[in-house]
Amino acid sequence: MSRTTMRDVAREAGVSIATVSRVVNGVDAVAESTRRRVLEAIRRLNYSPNLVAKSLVHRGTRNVALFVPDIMNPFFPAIARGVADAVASEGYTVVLCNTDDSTEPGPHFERLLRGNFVDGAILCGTAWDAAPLSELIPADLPVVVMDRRVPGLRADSVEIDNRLGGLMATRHLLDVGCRRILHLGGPVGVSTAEGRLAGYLEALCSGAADERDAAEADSDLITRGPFRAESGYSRTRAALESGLSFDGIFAANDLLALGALQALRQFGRRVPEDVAVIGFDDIYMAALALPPLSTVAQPTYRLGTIAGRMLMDRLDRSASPAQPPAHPQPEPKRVVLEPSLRIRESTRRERVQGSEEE
Amino acid sequence: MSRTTMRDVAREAGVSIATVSRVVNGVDAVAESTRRRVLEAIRRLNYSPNLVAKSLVHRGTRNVALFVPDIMNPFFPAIARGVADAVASEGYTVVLCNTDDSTEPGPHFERLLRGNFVDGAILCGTAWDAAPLSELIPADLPVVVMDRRVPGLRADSVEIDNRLGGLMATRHLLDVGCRRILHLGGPVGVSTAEGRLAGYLEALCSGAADERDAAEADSDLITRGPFRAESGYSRTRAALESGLSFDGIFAANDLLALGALQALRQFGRRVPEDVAVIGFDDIYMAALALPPLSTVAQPTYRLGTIAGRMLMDRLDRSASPAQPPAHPQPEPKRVVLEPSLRIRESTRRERVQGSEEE
DNA sequence: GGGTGGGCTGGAAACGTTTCCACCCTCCGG
DNA sequence: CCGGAGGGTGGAAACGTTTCCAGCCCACCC
Repeated sequence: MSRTTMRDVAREAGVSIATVSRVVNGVDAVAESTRRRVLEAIRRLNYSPNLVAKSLVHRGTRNVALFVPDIMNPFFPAIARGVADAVASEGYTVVLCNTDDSTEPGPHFERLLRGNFVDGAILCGTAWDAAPLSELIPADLPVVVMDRRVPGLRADSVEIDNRLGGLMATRHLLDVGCRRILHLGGPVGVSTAEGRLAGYLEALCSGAADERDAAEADSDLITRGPFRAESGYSRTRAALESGLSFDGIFAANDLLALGALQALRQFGRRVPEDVAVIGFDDIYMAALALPPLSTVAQPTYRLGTIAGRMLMDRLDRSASPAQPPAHPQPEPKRVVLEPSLRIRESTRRERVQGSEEE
Repeated sequence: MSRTTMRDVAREAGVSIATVSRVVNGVDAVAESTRRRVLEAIRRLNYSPNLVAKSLVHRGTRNVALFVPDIMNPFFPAIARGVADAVASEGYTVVLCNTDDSTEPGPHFERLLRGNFVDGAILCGTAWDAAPLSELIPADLPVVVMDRRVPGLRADSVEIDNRLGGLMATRHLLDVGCRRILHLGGPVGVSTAEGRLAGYLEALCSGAADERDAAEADSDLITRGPFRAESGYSRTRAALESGLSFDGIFAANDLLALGALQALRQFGRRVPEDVAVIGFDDIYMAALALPPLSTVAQPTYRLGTIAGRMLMDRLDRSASPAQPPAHPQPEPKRVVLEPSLRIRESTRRERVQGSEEE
């Protein structure tokens, strides 16, 4: 029933447990003849070491936790993969947890982080407050926050410049001649959504100042809601039904944009001729949509690998014997990546200046 | 540095370690006054139990491993989520591993399964042989195989009836009037791909027997390759360039079908008028494609929950004290789900002939 | 008033490793 | 011939829990 243990191997090979351990880990010197004997016994008994026991001694499982709102959301798999690849190179594996946009860290969180089951954690897109979080996270447990920010939490972070992304997207729409741009925004209070909206507003204001015909910043043109396709669909539909006029859509993520495309199609609006549409994220299916969706690309996979690497760095450091003089924990690092414009058919128009509209 | 342990709590509360353990786990009787004292000490010291140590004693971490080829492939996130939800209800968490279609279980596999780091495992879409697998998997470690089959491996399995799915898809194309159906098949030797092809062939043969004009089963119409969008694109393109004539495409998965749509569009073939297209899996973006893609739906999330539940059942059983008389391990279970047709625009045509059926 | 039994509690042995320490050789230099 | 160095090895104490077992105390019953 019980699996074979070091003690069994030791007995079989006629040596002590300590020696078996030395052979298995390749540390210290052990005579070649004994080594062979032990190896042979291991093979015969089909032994492999118990990592749980090992972890207990070493005070470190080689696991890291990754929290995402929902792995089914197409934005996260690439991140998960990036994290997994980055940490795998150091022998770590990923424990995945879906948080479902819960407002508080659940029992899973507590179990994993406080129970010493993981050596570190990556929080991606979680909507938790800094206060309960810093109380819950053990002091010696490195954490990396990505995507959304958690203001006040002392932890490394990786994100993209959402404001810049929003600016780029909106400028692009202005460049292709849009004058009334509907913004399908994300949830209120979420840092990514706020940043993108800020960029949108900034583009409109600075646009008004320069030589082109003033684009309108109309509060009717701004909607907020969850980052989901259905929400994009229903909000666009509502806009169309209400007779609101617009010739461009900047959606705060691709799912919203895809929903918008569906609504526009249903109402017979041509994209990009009648309405140009741009999304955010560059999820896989953006390129496959019809028309292929222009979008602000986030290097999701790379975001994941960077977060993974940051975590590995912390872990290396905390494992190292000599501590740097004063600060046991160096300052939190913050990495901000630049998004990039990926222009596809959904905004590909003749540059028309002051031509027919709607 | 070191986190607070039971010993600390015991000292603080002036009781023995054993008593603290009893309070924490709520077993045995402990006097209300001591209980309160211990609880108070726990709160003061901000203690939480070390799960690694607990696991060592109990011989069970509450973790299960999930192996998928690539979480970035849109087919798998829903499965992962299903598994996670199913096992979460029993307090288990999921350790995720990407196998990248490797031909052999890698070091991760060995580390996790043999190192007692997980109590069970789910193998999804892995292309490993039964022989090395059964050698590697500890006898007391329950495993569930899903999606692809691993012939010869003694383990529970969940899958859908791929042959039936292929049959349904092909029959549907025949029903809407297709006579020369291109099959974009999956890799040779993979059970899912083989099943779908078998269904395709079966539909064509039985179709030839009945009253409608004979549909042609032409070996030129059958291609095989990886389950990827690019492959669907290039194979369809090649078919179009070679002048092969066809009026329908049955793709062995949705990614292939999406690639095919792209190629058809590029060559100016209208879908569904010139070529009707049907895929397999019903991934999220199938509905968002243009035209929305008809497909054979697999209940992926449900597949995941079922696999998770099967694993939980095995774990409950192996944890239960009394063993049923003879067989310590009951026979492997096999669940086969039926796929269902999801008809969208990509095959919506006038019924050319007079056939009127469901 | 001496069992008897039950509620509470503590000691200590597990669980399967790693690693410190001590020991025994053998071999070498003086 | 002796001292010491150092390679090879084993014993045993950790790591932080659970749980068995034994013991204490007190109330209760004959």
